[in-house]
Amino acid sequence: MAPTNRHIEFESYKANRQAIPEDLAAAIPYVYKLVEGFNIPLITLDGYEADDIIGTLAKQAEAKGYTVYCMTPDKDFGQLVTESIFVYKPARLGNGAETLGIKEILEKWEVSDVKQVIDILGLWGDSVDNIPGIPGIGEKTAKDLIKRFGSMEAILANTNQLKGKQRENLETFAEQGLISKKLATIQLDVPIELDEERLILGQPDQEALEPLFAELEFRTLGKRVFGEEFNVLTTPPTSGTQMDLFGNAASTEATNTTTEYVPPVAGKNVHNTPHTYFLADTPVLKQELASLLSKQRSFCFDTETTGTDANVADLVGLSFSIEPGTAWYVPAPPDRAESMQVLAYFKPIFEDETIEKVGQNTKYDILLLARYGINVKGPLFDTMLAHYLIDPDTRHGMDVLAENYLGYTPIPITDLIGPRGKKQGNMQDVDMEAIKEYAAEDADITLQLKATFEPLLEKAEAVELAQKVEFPLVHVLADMEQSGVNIDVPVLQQLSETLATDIVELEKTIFQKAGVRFNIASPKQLGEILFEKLQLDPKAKKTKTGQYKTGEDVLLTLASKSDIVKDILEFRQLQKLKSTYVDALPMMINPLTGRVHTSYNQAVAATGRLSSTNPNLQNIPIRTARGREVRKAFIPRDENHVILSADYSQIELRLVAHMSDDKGMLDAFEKGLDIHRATAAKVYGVPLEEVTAAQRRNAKAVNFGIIYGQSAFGLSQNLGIPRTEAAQIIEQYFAQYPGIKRYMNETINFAKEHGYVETLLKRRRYLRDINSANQTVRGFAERNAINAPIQGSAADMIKVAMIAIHEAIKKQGLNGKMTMQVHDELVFDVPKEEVALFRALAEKHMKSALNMSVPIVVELGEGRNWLEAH
DNA sequence: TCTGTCACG
DNA sequence: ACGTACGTGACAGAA
Repeated sequence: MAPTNRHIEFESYKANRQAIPEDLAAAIPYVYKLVEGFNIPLITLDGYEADDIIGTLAKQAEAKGYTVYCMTPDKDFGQLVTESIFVYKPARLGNGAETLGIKEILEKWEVSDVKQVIDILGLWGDSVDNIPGIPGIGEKTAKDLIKRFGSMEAILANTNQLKGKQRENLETFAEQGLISKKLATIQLDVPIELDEERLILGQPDQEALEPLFAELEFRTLGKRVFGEEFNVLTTPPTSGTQMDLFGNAASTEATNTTTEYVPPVAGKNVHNTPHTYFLADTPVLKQELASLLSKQRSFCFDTETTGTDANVADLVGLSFSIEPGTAWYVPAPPDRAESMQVLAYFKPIFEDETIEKVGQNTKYDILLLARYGINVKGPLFDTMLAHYLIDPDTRHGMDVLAENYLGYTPIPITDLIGPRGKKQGNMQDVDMEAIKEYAAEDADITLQLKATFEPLLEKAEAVELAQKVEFPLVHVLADMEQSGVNIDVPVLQQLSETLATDIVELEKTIFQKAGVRFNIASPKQLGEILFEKLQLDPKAKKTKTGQYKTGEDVLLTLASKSDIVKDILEFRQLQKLKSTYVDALPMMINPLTGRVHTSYNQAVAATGRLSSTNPNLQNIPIRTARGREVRKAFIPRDENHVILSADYSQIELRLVAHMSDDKGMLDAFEKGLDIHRATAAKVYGVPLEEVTAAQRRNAKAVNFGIIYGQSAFGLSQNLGIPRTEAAQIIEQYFAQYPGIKRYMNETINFAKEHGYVETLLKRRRYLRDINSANQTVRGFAERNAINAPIQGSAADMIKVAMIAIHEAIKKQGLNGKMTMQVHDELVFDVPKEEVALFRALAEKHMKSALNMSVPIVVELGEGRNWLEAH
């Protein structure tokens, strides 16, 4: 690009200009392509900036009698406004769009002539446009000075009328002020001719835009521009006849389809792999298929069902594949008993321990089949989990995997049951031919994904992690979900009533103190009450959408100003408890089992942790007295059972000690010391027994901070201490634990060199931003580099333990169940006579899951509910 | 559908 | 002047 006039006039303009952020730089070519694709006129001229081109064209258009709107958020465009030229400022965040004419500009800038906008900007500067302005002069001073003197030049000629630092600055930086004014001036003499014909908006060019949209994953925009059919597969032509398993014999029915190969076209939704899908809907065919499958060492399967909740959905059909491009679909009748008859053909192969089962999100299929009396056994290969290990930060849905790795766009489910929302169709009612294509394709693609992922898993050194941990864990989680947990509904109902009364009470008090009734749960309304009506903080911070910040940390700093604050915090707490737990949990009880069955997601947390949904059982309250009450509702199966909880003690810090090999920390754990107290003793240089409560609290915060890669700022915020003090504590910490400092440096260097970090079991997390030039972005990646191996190794450890415990329970034929996992805790529902066994079993397998150079401590507890078990 | 808030480890 | 400790999921309100 040629240097612009402005660059020539003010060379430091370019020198001072910060490098364009890399993510923005990467986006610009796409912006050009999109603008072109939409047939939006694009005018560029080497050596001139967009502002100047727009200004020049605006003036020419005005001369021709047009009314002109410059659509821009830039404030410097105010200088262009005339009777017929307006600035149209687009809506942004909380603010609506504005049309600015002469009147508005004069008001906004407090000037008598729009041209004075330039003078103000010259004084004030504009960091967005890299206009330096005059140091020490902000918006207010600039406006005052212009009101008094009228122009930059007049001010500079009369600095004798000013005094102090202001005069000094104006005199010293007079040159810079004049240059700034020049930079702020929009040039109106660009050598360009207005040609109205060239400015007419064209129609979007579908051929140009579709591949772009596909690449950028602009699904919603695609639908808006091209209609709902965008990204939706057109039905392929059908042909072919058959009768046996491979369609060899003749038949009058055209039920099997073979399509010709069509090269993949991203976003075009072309069915693009040669394939033959068969329908196995007669006893003979089903028998033959089952027999064929029974001879395989591995087969791929998928279930079609009426819903996404495996504890509720009904089976609609099954699909199988054993080689790419070939698959069978077996329909299952709506009637459950009849479905079981169909499944009877396949039960032996599913329960054959020697045959590997391949699938996408196999836990779903396993849970579903379990409800039909099939106990899926044997090794698994789950493509979703395989990809989770290959690249945990990305998405693992079958559709995206097929598109990214096979260049193939599968039939979207919406083709069969319509778009999501109110009147979604039922899988049960879909045309057999369509469902066969869809279902068989799923099994076919999944098998192909397996073939693709196997070498990738090897390359990522994750084969063992997959085969020994993630795949076997599927069976464990399926069993846990199926077991579910028992909920004491009356306890929650009682709790709900108490909460309701207290909430009403608090509400009354708050309205009284505020002097108005309002919705306390609305951050918008609450912010207005606190900061406008009550004026609790003149410097209140706002969120990016323009609302006042009302988070807990903000409110706590206001507690001394008005006691309404603590009422609000309490109101929030109770409201949260009531809506998220107390009232929600009973509604999650499965009517068939009378228990709550969470769903563990094995492929969402980038570090390797599990997550829990519907309901989330990993965030049941414990930190506050009222919240803890909820745990009393988590009760054993019956009076003959108890809840047993097994908790890793300080697992992440122990892992830090192990991985860093820091002698001091290893020693503290070796001696069985309270690690936070030991850390405080070291950091403050006092004997263990003289550590104060405050010192221990600070040390504990640092210990946690280390795990997250925090800064002095973060620590000072967290502890409410000055930054310098926080910095000192951290410095002392690293002086006392030099191994940890070294480990952290090594980890970040490893990440910078390899682009990923890994856990003890070689679970990788790629950190694409680790070498970013952007400090904020890189800082984020660096903290991830520190945290991911720690959090992830803890996840590795408990997963290994879970598999071992599950195996032992099965082997010993015990009746107790493992029911919940909360990151460092396992919860069991155990018959009283098995408690001793389970205690020993859990402790043993949790301690020995991984080979560690530091003692691992497991805390066990039992009780009539989850709270008591702690 | 997004945002703010808050529950957990 | 900014941003600032990791990983999650659910709910209410706003858009």
